[in-house]
Amino acid sequence: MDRYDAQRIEERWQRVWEDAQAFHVENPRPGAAAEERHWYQLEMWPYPSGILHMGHVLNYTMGDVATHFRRRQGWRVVRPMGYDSFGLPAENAAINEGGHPREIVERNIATIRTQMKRLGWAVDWQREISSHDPDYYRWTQWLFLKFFEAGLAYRKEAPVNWCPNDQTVLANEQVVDGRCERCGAEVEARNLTQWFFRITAYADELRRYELPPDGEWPERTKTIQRNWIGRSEGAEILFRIEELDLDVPVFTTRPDTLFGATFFVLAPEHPLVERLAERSPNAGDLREYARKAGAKRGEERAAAEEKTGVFTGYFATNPVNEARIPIWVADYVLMEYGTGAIMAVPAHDERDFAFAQRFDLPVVQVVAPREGEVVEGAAYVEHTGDEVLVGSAQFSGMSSPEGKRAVVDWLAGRARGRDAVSFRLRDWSFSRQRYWGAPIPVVYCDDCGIVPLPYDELPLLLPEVEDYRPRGVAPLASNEEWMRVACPRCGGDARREADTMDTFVDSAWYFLRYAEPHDQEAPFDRAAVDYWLPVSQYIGGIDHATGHLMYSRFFVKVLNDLGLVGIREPFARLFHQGWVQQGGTKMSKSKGNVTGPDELLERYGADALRLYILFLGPADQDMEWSESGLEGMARFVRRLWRAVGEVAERPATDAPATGTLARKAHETIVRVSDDIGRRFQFNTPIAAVMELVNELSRAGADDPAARLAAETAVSLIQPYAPHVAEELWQRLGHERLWEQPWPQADESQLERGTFELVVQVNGKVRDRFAVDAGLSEEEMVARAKASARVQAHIEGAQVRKTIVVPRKLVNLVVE
RNA sequence: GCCGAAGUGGCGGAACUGGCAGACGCGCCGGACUCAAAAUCCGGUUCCCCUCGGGGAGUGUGGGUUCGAUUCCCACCUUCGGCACCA
Repeated sequence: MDRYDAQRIEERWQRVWEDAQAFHVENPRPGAAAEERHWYQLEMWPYPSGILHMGHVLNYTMGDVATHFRRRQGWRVVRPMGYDSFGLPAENAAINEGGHPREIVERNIATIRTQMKRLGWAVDWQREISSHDPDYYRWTQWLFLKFFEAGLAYRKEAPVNWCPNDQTVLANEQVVDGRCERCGAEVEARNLTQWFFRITAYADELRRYELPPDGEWPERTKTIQRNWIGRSEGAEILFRIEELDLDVPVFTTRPDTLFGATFFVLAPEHPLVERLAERSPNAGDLREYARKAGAKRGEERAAAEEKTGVFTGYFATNPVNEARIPIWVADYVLMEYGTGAIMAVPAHDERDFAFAQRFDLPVVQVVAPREGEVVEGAAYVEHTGDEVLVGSAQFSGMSSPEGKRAVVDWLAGRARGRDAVSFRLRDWSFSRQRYWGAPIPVVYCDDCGIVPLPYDELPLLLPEVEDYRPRGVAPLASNEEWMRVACPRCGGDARREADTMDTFVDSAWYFLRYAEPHDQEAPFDRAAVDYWLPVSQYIGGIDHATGHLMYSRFFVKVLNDLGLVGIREPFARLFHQGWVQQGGTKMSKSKGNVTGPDELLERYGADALRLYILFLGPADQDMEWSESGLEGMARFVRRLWRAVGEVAERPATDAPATGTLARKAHETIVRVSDDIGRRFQFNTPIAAVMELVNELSRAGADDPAARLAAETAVSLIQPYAPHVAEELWQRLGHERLWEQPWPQADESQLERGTFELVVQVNGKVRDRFAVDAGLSEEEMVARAKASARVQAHIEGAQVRKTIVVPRKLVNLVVE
């Protein structure tokens, strides 16, 4: 038997698959009956800001196992691949390396493609796409225009997150602990005019999951998304400012405490503040306070030790009791949430209470515990839910929930209030003052305002610029020739939008493009999308829970409402792989702690590496990368090679494959199929096949079931180690294992003639021995009591109770 | 503070529905082969006690349910993740 040579074998089969286009799958022809079961396997596409590391190896190998497994179970499986090549990650990499982003990403893509092929991943290479390709971003722009027409993309001035290092605006989702997700710089607040997607219009829907019947999302991901969206039910109530003849709405979740409102607070950014300042004796202080507060980010404000604020000199009238309460401006009220104005009820809100204490404002309790009484003096009363209203005129005596309802109804009858829901989610800011992204296809015309480009002018190509590095203004603005344009509507002078789109716009729809990736007529082919989507199994990091995964869901819901797709959710089943860590932190290029696969591929081969990364632990848990076990996995591959090779060198016989080795083979089929298929567990199947190979080695190649065991082991390990499996399969006299049906266990072979009877005394195992499988419960007890070891523990005692688990154990309970 | 996940040998982990804790692998120890080494193969490897038959303890801690708990319930500790001046 020749020596196992991973390099030679892997190179050979990769060429075979390439020549056969083994993993290419055609879309069904229009009108063809779609009887076949089909499956869309997808892992999140990589950023080509660098090349592959062990985290990628884990992710895509997992997808690969799932792909082979489904394919061989008779499913029509599409498994595409592409590159998230536009945007900040790629551009920053280019800046670091000092080249043009296009050159850098295209070089990285070429390397990644080579690495992916070297790892033997079963990808349909005819569906390869890149988001920086005009063939792709043309359609990103097309989708923007659709959103714009629908009023779902708009421009507004708003306080936004500014990264001083990357010199660009960031979405809320890209700010982590007050820092830029990409570079770690502390984010500042700036008031800028930016483009937004109206994702808040879908806030309620995004909290619901309209998954297909076989769909399944991890609960923790849904929880993260629901937390991010946030949702509070309450009421909007109008307070009147007589002096200005103006009604100001507030949002509250506690309309039952309306009688306890003792003051009123506006956020510093509230438009009304300037109007009040105009006629206020306190104008100087007011403007100064509002200006300072507006420059602080929410977190800075929250970190403040003591509440701050300024009295405006005005009063608002409480609609329920005509009380006139002072209007303050304070930065603990946020403009972005609710209406940017609140009624302050210090007795029943901790923050209002702290403010009232600080500025010596009255505290009036209007809700009391059912059994308790009204607390005398100024105090904050914790909300328990089981309370009654007090001092609230006709509402007194009602329970808290009844009070809420009754107060809102009363206000609604006088057009002073209504039910309202508030979300934490903000609209998605997606314009970036950066070069490397899809240009936003609009122009600004003095006469016509914002004018979208006509569809037939797409793609609006990203122009070349002298210097693409970020400097606070969009680099595209420096290309004057490109910026100057005739208005598509009136033909007059106009200027282009110089900002580009965020990377996450590109990735919010790429899974649709894969269905018909080279369509020149449309972003995606409706029939192909209807066939393949939603993605059957999506695999990627949980770090995208509030970003990419939410944006993609939003896009699909909008496209559905526009009649462009039939689905309401993009991803039916979602799985998060754990992080491959090095030195205790997630392996990533930006952290500089990466180990790449190239050297390991050379030393151990793709099969050993693929097996090892999945054997390291449960795929959904974080794992510390360590090379120490890889040699052991290479050992296993050689053991497989030898054990199966010895069988292959013998002529096949007609002798029936029976006995313990045959049963082990069938048991292994059951275990592996169940682990991958039902449990989506990838480490234990490897252990199961190891056991089978160990048993085959022990039994020897002349065991009557040796050939069955060898073929089964090779067939079951194929999704993990496709090259060596294919080679051995051929040596066993067969062909094209990648197309062979997944093995089926023979039920009759699983039957055991005996089983191991476990005997416990008082729940402790005292003996175990093989007995006939057909034993009745009485016989099992008799055999148990007959055991000398058991006797030693029940002698002289009385058996008070006997528990029998058929075909498993007997437990004797004694005094 | 609120919400969620996880704690098992020296290490990664297994034990799916309450029924043999530690599968499989790494590492380590011993042996075979060898002039020697590598490779390979065989045996051992949770801890403590032991007269070598075996006995006791043991899945973060403390309780509970049960004939029986890594698994279910309660409280707590630790670690990680999400949210947090969101009215």
